[in-house]
Amino acid sequence: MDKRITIQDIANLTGLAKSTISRALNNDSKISETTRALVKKVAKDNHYHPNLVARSIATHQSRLIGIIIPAFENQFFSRILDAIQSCAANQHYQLIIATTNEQPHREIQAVKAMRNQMVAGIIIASTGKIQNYHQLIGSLPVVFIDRVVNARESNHFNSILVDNINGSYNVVNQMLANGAERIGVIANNLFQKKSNRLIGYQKALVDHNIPFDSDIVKYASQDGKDAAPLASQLLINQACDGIFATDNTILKAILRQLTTQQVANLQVGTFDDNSYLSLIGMPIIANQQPATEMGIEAFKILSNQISHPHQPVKHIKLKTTIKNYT
Amino acid sequence: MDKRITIQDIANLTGLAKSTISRALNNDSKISETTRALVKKVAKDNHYHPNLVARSIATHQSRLIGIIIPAFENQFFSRILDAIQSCAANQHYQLIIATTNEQPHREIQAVKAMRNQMVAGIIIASTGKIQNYHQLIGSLPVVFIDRVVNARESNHFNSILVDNINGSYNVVNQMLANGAERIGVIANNLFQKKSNRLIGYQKALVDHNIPFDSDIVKYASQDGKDAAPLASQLLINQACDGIFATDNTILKAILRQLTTQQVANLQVGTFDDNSYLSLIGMPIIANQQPATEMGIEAFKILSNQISHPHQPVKHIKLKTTIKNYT
DNA sequence: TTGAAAGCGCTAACAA
DNA sequence: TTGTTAGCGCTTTCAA
Repeated sequence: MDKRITIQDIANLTGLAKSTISRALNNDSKISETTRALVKKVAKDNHYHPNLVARSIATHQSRLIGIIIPAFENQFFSRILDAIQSCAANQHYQLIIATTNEQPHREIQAVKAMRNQMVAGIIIASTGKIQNYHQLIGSLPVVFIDRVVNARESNHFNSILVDNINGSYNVVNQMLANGAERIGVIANNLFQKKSNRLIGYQKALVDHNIPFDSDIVKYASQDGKDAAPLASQLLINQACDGIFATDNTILKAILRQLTTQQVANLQVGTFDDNSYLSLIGMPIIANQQPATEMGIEAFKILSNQISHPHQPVKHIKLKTTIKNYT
Repeated sequence: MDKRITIQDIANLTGLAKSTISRALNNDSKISETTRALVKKVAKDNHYHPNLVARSIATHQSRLIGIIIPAFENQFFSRILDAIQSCAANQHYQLIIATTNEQPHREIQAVKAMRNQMVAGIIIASTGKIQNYHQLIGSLPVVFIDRVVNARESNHFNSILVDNINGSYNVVNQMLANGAERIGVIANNLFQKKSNRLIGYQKALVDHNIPFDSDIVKYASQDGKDAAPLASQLLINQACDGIFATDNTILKAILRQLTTQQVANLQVGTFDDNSYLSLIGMPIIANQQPATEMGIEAFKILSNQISHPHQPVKHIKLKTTIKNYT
């Protein structure tokens, strides 16, 4: 039960050669049906399971896919992971997953570790702060999700992004249509994609002939800790009748602030959807990100590139959908 | 940049033997400081990175740890994963993670795949429906978290569990102390641990001299889809003034029901904490599970067992803490 | 302190 | 169709 049986053991058991066993087990074409059946039976009876590490060293391939995300405790990425895992399991890929906590050095370390483990490819939600990804990746198949690599290299790598401009435009647009006239923003300025969300905000203002006022665009730190007082400022000092949060963490801070500070007729909009929003009992306009679709697409592109190395680079941009909570 | 450099290349470069390179790089004791320095410099200059797969096949060891959970989209397990990942990264372990969606056959498949990948050990939140885990695991180090293996084998494997009886007791106890007199339950009857949560409920009733009424203990399906109408029944037909949810999914369904059905002075209690509860604006008594601690402990026990194989089996039971949301 | 050689479990030419 | 042999990149005896 404990000592693993090898291909050699089966060879001894059957009197055949190692290579014959290997071929029979791998459904190689040139092998007689009888020996194939015999080998498979003996293998099964003796609980043989191939040592994937040995196979990997022999073939220079692996059924291992690396995934790098900021953190597990983030519903958006959780949903992406669930989607990828389903696809991967179907095709007998296993997943090596690492997190960065938005720290570039951990991202680099993770990529290196995965390469050393001979993964077949990597899916990365980058911190966006790596200078020379080409050098890090070499010719390893890779798909960037949600975050772009960096401005210089983004064209050279597969990517699956969300249309941030359009998404935030739609949210703000609806807030304005609902009657909001002065919409403040609390943004996270760490990532470039966040500025795209600001662009969408501005576009919506333009379409409604509302002048842009930089005084009501506030920047919160990444963990959203300081978003609450900023929300308070927007509501009291700036008399905003709407607040747009560029991500989940910020929204949560704003909502927490609003539990202590009631405001009538306030429009709340947010990028990022979250299932608990239906329980808040407050009207919120949210952007549902196609997380599952992103995961599926990422896996599809990656596995395709693994089997056919010289694919042209693919850039996919997915649309969000508006969801109204009441 | 692309062709990986091997230990043999460094041997050629320096004129030393392969084995010497290996020893120098692995800080073997019997090697002169000068050659060690030389080898390391050449290795670094040429961007040498060890092929972990080759090392693994040679040493019959690996720095890979397997983790099996029900799903990624579950805050409790997300927090456990984040904790494990931090510990693992510190000790240069990589994580292979698989999900089961509560399907036993996927759990079995995952364990087998991980064994074939020569993981050093596995951390498992089991579906709890595997008959013969001993056969599946062999002598591989393993730690079960949150869920017990099965009644028969649970003593033979390391486990880190939450004190479900005590936790639910505390919640219900507080609900009663707050004045509730008829507390209905919506439980998930799939897992044994859930029944422990019912036991805690009953213990609290006993302590308050309240007779147990099986009519107000309802069972919801695993996805919680039917919990909403059950909640409605408890409130209307059964005139409950309190509802206790045995898990997160069920709580969410109840809360959703309560948004359409206002009830004055209702006590709501739940196992499982969730950060959004502070935003609901409803008094809720929750049980905070020590997810981070569980992750840290699980990793600690596992890595200890990996380096010292013949440890006695450990069973850890962690306490939850009550959190009042308003 | 270093080198030579064997071997981990598997696959893949090349022969037979 | 099957067997023989070499080799993947590394570690690890055993010699020198």
